[in-house]
Amino acid sequence: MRIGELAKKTGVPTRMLRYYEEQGLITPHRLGNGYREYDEYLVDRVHKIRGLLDAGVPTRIIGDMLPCLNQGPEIVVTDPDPKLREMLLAQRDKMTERIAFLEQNRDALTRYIEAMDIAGGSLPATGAR
DNA sequence: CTTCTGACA
DNA sequence: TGTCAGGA
Repeated sequence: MRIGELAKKTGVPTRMLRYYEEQGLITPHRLGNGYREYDEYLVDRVHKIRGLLDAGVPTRIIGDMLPCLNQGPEIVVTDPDPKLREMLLAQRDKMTERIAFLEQNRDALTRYIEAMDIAGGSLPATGAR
């Protein structure tokens, strides 16, 4: 499939798909006319990349993890790189911190919403919002 | 009409 | 990341 279809199937803008390619996260082959041609398995890969990216994992590290992400559900590592292990460990800790931070803000929103509900039910049709 | 590369109010 | 240019 070409970039447009992949973008539609993954929800990732073509702009980003080309960017991921620059970062070496995906390597589609080219058609005779120079158009990028993506294999079906890349759909899943893009989803995984987005997941890590949204989780705050830098593209650099995602690139190092790629060989692991490529496989199916079972993650098999042939050459355990100690340095990569360190990075992933640090990355996981950052993720944990991020989760705690998000929980705080979620609770803050919850309290704010409750305060709104207590103040007044449905908003009248005035210009207030 | 779709994609490509490069660039930045 | 969006978006525009200028070509194919």
